[in-house]
Amino acid sequence: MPELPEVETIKLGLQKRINGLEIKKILINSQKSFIGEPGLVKNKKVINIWRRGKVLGIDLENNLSLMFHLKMSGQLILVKGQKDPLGENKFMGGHPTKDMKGEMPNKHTRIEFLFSDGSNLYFNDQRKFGWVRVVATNKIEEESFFKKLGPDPLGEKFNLRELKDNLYKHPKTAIKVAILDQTVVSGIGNIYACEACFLAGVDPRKRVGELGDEEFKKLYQAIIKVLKNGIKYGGSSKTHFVDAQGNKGFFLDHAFVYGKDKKDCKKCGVKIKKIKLGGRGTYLCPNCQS
DNA sequence: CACTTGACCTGTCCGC
DNA sequence: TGCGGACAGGTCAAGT
Repeated sequence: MPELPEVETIKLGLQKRINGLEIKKILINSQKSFIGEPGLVKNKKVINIWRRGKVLGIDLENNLSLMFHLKMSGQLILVKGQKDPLGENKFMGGHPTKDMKGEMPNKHTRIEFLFSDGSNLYFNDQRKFGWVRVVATNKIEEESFFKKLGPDPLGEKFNLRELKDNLYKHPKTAIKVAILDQTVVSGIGNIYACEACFLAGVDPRKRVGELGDEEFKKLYQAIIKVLKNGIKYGGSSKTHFVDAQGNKGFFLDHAFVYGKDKKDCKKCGVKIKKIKLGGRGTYLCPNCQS
């Protein structure tokens, strides 16, 4: 599920709500979802929450961090305790299946964190691909996982030059497959890759080596724009995604191609086509993207 | 090196 | 209604 905008949306939701709170208890319902020693983070205060690419991090006061990757179906939902200073205890329910009414925990709740104010953070993950791990805060950059990670497209250092250099390492790869590669640029997933190619007017099947300067520039701008738009609409809720308060996101209502198979292109009226590229469903407008 | 397939899991949807 | 197959926001590893 979550790509950069979804993880960012969760981050923003958690930032104001759990910063300064202490983790009082951890319940692990799925062993494989939690990597590390839970006892090490018990009774520790949250001091910072960050995101890089699709990874969310919670820093604790003792130089340890919790790192989350939500993969396809992960959710992080905070249900406030009795105290609710922000008056935002309007839990809408993060239910991935019809038979669930949004009560927490549910049968997909893999990890539960109880905080000092009575709030509960639920890590739900239907498919169990996601994980939480305990890492030393000052060693995160050395993690093999992070070393390989390309620049975050919403980071200050991200620029056209770097994107181009990284893309050029894969001259024969289809451009959409290339921007999905997290070592090229981090945070783009299938939805936003399709949308970025559309906004840039580039056929996703076109090889990196076939792109001209103007196309690289358009793509660079499209990536930033589409991700910012994703955040603006609170992310994409195709099936699972909900933010930290359990609310859905509405980016897909504003999408041009993703999931619009056989519908008319909003720009030119031609039917949107669905193809398979790099093993993933890929949507494009045959007229707008060349 | 590029591309495909399968694996990891659970669930939905569509066609017969 | 049941059953089989394809597919789903992501990443890895292995094989061609």
